[in-house]
Amino acid sequence: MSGDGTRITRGGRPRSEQLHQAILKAALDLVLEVGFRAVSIEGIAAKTGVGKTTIYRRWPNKAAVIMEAFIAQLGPASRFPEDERAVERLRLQMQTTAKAFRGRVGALVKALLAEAQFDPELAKAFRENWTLPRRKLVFEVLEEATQQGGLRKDLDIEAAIDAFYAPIYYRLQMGTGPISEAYVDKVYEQAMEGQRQRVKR
Amino acid sequence: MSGDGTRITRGGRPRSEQLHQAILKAALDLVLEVGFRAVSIEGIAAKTGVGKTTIYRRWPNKAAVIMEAFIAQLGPASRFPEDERAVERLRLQMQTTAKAFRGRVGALVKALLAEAQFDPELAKAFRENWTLPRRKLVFEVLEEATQQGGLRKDLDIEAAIDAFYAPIYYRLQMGTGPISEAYVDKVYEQAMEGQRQRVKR
DNA sequence: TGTGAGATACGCAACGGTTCGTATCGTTTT
DNA sequence: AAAACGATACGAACCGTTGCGTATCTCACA
Repeated sequence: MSGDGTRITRGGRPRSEQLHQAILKAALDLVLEVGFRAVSIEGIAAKTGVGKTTIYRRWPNKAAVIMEAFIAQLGPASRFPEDERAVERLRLQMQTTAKAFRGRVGALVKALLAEAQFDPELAKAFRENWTLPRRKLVFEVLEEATQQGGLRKDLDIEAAIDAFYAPIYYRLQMGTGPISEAYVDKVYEQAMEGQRQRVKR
Repeated sequence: MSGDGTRITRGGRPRSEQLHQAILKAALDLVLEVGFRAVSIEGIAAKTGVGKTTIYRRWPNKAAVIMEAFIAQLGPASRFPEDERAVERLRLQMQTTAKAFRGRVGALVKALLAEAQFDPELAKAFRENWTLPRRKLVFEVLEEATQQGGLRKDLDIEAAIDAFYAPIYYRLQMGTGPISEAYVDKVYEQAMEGQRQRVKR
């Protein structure tokens, strides 16, 4: 998504890493100030105090700038909290995500995910840098939970991941209710019922 | 959302209802042809063969036009299929929604829901005309299912609705997998487990 | 170990193009 | 008489690009 972070320098003045960071920070601040839509390359340039040429040299459009800023802010996908029970780690991670969604990250995910519906490049970047890494972690924790027992043998992990996380994204976008701790626990609980080994019926 | 469908005519030439419909049709066709983003008021005007003033006189922006066109096309929220078992009606309705999501309606919902993230007016219109009416129907069917027995006594209906439908919306937007019949049945099944009366544990 | 040439980034300004939403015509319909 | 209609012009905003002169760095070569 970045313009060309790995480009080869064959002499000449190198691009300023400091500027790079300053642009990303300004972009992110702007989004949170005025909303994604109202942000323009010109605005980012003005806020950073650079010429917009400098920005266009590195990114193709504003979505790319903001996407990179978003990812850079995240750092590596946050590790799951410690707990020897895999399912409890999952629950805690759901709460962590929910808490993030109540703040800045929520606003950013909301905007980027929406924008991604209109921009295949952005959608790809979002999926690869946000969605898939996080799904992978959940996948692993669910695999471990399976080994620890209690979950059904024929577990459909992909569908299970959706059951745990889709409601959180749903509320983020629909605004049908708050993403409260109580709600997340409720989601966890009912999704977990769907994955348990059946006693009998 | 409409410009002023209920405005009072105090003499003068009345607005043409025929034009109104023609504009809505052209708007919807355009969205499906070129995508929401690429649609402009000018484009709708050109396709309809009217001046764009005529459109601006009735709607504030393109999102409003398309939203009204979308709603008009839907007609009243489709009734649930017949079946004496409430939970089976729910499952069938989920499949109906999924089928719609695989086609034109899916493309429209996806675009409108995304656009709504940037436009509070549009979000309100979407919630009131799409989301809430449909949630209400699910609410009622779940209430009936509760009376028919088998579901837990302390059922959280709002959370339950999310469990059944959020994964479908999730896949619509994330593209992590198809909204196939098998998937929907899987979602139904695991969500239903979360709502069942517990036998014991 | 210098040093100078070449390459590239930088800020700035200006450009043509597009789209938006508004305003202003004269005309048509009720 | 009043309001809708089509047509057209308009200013504003933003886009993405270009040209300019300057700044900064690398590399080749002495």
